[in-house]
Amino acid sequence: MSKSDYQTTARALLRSVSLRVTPVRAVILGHLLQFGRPVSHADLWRRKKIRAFNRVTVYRTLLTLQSRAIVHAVQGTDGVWRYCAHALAQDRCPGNHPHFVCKRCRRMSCLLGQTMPYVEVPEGTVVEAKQFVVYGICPECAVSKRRGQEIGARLAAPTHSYP
Amino acid sequence: MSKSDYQTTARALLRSVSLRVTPVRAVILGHLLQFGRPVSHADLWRRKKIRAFNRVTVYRTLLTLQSRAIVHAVQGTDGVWRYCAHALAQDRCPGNHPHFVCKRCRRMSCLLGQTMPYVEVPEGTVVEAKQFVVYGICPECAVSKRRGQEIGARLAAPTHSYP
DNA sequence: TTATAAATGCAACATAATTGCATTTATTAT
DNA sequence: ATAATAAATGCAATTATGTTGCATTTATAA
Repeated sequence: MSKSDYQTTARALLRSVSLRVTPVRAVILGHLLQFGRPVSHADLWRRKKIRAFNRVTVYRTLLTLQSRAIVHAVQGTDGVWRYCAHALAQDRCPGNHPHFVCKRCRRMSCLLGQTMPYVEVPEGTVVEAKQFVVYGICPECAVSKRRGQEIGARLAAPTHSYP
Repeated sequence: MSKSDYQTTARALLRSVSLRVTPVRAVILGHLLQFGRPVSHADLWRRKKIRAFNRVTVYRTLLTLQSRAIVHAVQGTDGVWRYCAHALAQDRCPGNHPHFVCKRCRRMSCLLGQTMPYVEVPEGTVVEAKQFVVYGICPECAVSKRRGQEIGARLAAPTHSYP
């Protein structure tokens, strides 16, 4: 899929949720679609096309896209929000699955094909959302020798984890 | 249990992991034990006894306590770390369970009696930790009329969640 | 009791994200 | 078409959370 294809899809997607098709929105949504995985504001900001806009506008645009359920947000174990684009959410948000964050490359990926686990909550509790983040080393980084600043050194719970 | 009892327990706990029993450590650990649930740096900072120390020292002390596995850290859906004290972790960290965050009172509680769900990861992935946070309204806030700034309004994933 | 190591404080910095307000741009009504 | 209205964007400043480097203090051990 070419860059202009992503733009076309982005524009169609914006129209489908009756959002004005403005340059910022088309560009940001296009990039999100191209990434195809949850990416942070910082990831987006690295792109020249996106840095052309105001930083605040980028944040606000991401909020707008979320409000129309064509983008969902998940946090990594570094506390940073990542955004993922998808077609209009139906009954259940497509982001309704566990996510994995690599402590080396900081990339987040979706753990597809599995739903959010059921969880027992005390009587009277209203559950609105669940966030399940798995933290570790992705297959690529596990075999690579490259090393840098790792994230989430502070993440102590649970120690001695397992898949 | 009285305040001084928590102090006593805190001191004993510090000694048990061969950490020097300093004022900051005893006070912070004592407060964590008293809270009995995961609390943020901000929660601790509200206490006069703790504000007597340096902010950085508080952060560093929390790291020290984590390093000896007598405190574990979990993030809420607001990206803020919360710390919970417990006896020395054995094989598996006592924080190895899902947590709940109330969007009204911002309190985090442990969802005890259930372990971290198993999750499928791609071949070659190294899993080091898992973080499962449930977001919603706690039983107390659900019946109360009081309303304030809610957290996690940005949390869009997954929409239409369920326990 | 000095040498050494650990712990604390202070100032400055980093990053992520938000707020208020002015300005621009697009849509709607006339 | 044009004015009135609403939405979108930009800019500056601010907040919140957390970290780093370095000097100073305090505790432990030789």
